[in-house]
Amino acid sequence: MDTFYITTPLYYVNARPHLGHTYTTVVADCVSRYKRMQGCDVCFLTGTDEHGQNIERAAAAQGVAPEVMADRNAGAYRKLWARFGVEYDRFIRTTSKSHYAAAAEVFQRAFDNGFIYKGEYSGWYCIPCNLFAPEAESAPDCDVCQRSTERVTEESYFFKLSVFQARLLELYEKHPEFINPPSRRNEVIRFVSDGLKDLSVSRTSVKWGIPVPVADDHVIYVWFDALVGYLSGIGFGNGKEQDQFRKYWPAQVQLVGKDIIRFHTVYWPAFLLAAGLPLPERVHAHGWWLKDEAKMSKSRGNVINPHLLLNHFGSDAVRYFLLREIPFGADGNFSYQAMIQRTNSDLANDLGNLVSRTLALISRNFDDTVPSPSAPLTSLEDELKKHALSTVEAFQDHMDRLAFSRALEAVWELLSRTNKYINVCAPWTMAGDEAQRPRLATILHTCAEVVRIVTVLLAPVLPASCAKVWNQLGQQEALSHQRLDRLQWSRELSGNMLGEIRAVFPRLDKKALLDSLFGAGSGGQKKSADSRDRKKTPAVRKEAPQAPGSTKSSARSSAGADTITIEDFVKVDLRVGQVVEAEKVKGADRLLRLTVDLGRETRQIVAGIAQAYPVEKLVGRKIIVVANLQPRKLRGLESNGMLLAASVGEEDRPVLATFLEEVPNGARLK
RNA sequence: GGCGGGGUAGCUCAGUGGUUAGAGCGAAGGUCUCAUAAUCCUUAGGUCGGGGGUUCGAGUCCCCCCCCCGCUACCA
Repeated sequence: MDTFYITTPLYYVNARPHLGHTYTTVVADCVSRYKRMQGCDVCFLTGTDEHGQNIERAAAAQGVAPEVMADRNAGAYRKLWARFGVEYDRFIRTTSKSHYAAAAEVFQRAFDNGFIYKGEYSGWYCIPCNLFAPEAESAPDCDVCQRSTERVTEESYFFKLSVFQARLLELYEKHPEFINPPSRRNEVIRFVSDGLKDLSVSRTSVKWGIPVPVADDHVIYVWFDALVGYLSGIGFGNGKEQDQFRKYWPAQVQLVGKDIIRFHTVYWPAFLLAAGLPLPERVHAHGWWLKDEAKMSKSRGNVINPHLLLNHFGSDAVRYFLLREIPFGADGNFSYQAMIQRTNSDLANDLGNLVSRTLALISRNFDDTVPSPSAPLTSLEDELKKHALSTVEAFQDHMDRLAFSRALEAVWELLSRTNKYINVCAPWTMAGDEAQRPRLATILHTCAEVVRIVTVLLAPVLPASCAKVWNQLGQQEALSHQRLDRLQWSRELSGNMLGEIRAVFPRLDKKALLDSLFGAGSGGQKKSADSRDRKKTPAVRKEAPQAPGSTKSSARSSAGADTITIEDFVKVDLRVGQVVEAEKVKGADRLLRLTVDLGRETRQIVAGIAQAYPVEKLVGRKIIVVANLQPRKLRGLESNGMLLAASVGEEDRPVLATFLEEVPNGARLK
């Protein structure tokens, strides 16, 4: 029997689960149910990543031990997965004893193989991301999250990532399927091609972690620790379960969000190679769910609470929406409107209603017993049957490629044809006519058979609802034991006594639901409706720090003309500054590091004007500075603002803006 | 700035150079009445981002430009 090992990331327990976690986990659950129904021996692992300075600090801030916080949030994940009907086989916590042993062993193996050495590290470290930033003279912002970094100096063990460049590139080349979707693959290839630096894989400044086996005053780098969870979760490093590990590793699919693709396609395979372990077959990065076209975040206040969704829609409708709404891999926009729309039109109207009308007709005409097809099949039945079988094929083709939305589209095409079939045949006109009874039996059996096939296909996506339909069809054997890969047109329903018929996919009252979600009379749905203007309005830039909704009005006000309002303009804080110091930035042709006196404060600004202005011509000079620009680092140096210059000629030579009269430093321009 | 991916009906998207550019959803009208005010049928007048070019013929190939997204960078 084929084995199939699929993983979600181990979620970091510094926060409660959100829609993004839910998405990955639901996808993994759907795939594992699907593979089980193909007869595979499936292992589905999820879990929590519980170490690191970030947890240490968050726990301290709440006045609790890290263990307490980890327990609390790990519990929150498990509860949510239970509510979503997620059936994982393993839930690994990186604080578990067996994981400690595994992490230490992988580290030891890499060490023994000469891929880990002792050195000293001094650098700028982003605690939330657990990442070092490139070297710089003053604290740069984190590449990943833009938050500020802190100086950390410590003895450290380094992983020789640099020696894996060629092997990784060869891996991507020989196994194009290793990184999905292909656009991510290209990004990773470029990143690796640009060269890899050795990676610090231990910390002495952190206590909350797994001791390094060769030096117990060090703790293993939290990403190294967490990634090993994919191995420890199935028994690696645990004598009793070695056979489980050998059975399931390497994984067939590792699902990740696009933000952690690098850890999983660069560091992770390198760690495995260093430890002499096989590599996973496929890492698949998916996109983010956006709300109102913006990334969900607490600060924006546009986070979707999965529990709220469950309360209003139920687990299957949410599962369906997540899998159907967007192609797997792309970002998607979440809106309650779309959620309601999908639920009503797809689940209630197309699927639920087909089930209802089929069962009701059988119940009424054949006394709750599924009839046998007693009249010869016509071309109508032949076509429908043929289409049903090709749908079974198409569904699996798409599912195997993780193209969930396509797989579901194929099923809905079949549902649509079946609804047409009933209308054309109009079985209700035959009721009570003995002569037409065999024909009626055939029609209703055909409909029921399509319902049976569809129910089996959709079981991985809509497990709870399909189980209900299955019972209503009078089926005895468990739905989850059905084999998708052996799904045939059959007569197995004939003679079945129907179960109690109840609507499985109820229609939602859109207005009432939106009112209860947003409060009566609110414009809750207006927000989601602005996706309509997506192409016409300037997109919300991620650095635009406005609340959702306000972007709309400002965008509108400028629509139709290349003008901005005075309100837009006053957002820009222009100040008179005076250059106090200027020096060339090492290793950069065009950059100068300037110290600028802005009256109340002195700032460091990095500007690309070295080729136009020698240092000595700048000191003492008055310039105009954009004072409230987001800080950013250039060549490792933080630049706090931007100076204004005209861009002249083909080569865009900068010419500084200045004043002809005396102006005090710090004066505002308006 | 570099590299990559995109810009097609109100929305989400399909569209191997070739007849009047398609689907689903939404909207409008109609039909049926078995069914969850569901089904089914009809209706979309879209400069296929803009401009050149190749071709008998281009959404589909080439060039230029604009805009969006991602990665990346020595960004006025």
